[in-house]
Amino acid sequence: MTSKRDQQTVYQTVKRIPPGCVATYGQVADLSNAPGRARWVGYLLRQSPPEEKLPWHRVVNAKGRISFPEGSEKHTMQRRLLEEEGVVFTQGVIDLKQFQWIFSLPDWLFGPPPE
DNA sequence: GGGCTGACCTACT
DNA sequence: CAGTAGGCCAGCC
Repeated sequence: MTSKRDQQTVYQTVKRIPPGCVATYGQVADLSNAPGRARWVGYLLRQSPPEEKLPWHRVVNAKGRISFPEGSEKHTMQRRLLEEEGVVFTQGVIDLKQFQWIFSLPDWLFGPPPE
């Protein structure tokens, strides 16, 4: 299903990713109570209006790689934004072991307000 | 309704 | 570890 509420849930999840961390598309889909819809998450981020102010750059694919072709405008921008937050790229790949966001209830409850 | 596309994922070579 | 194949699901002709 594709209700507006589902979209908002995904947006909220992305907003909950703390700076200096990354999450995978599948992970976002999972946390948004939408398992198996990783591609749909990607679609939403592509469609997301700037006024939502989503930290879309903190979302990468399961291999820890940016999902844009290397050398493209978007790729370069995303990488720069992440590096500014302290995320380190080694051979163009993020070490998910080190930087992947681990969901925790305290973060969810006491983290920065999503709206 | 049918067929193609994609900011994906997993498993298997 | 790199490359491939198949599966997946929502959107858009």
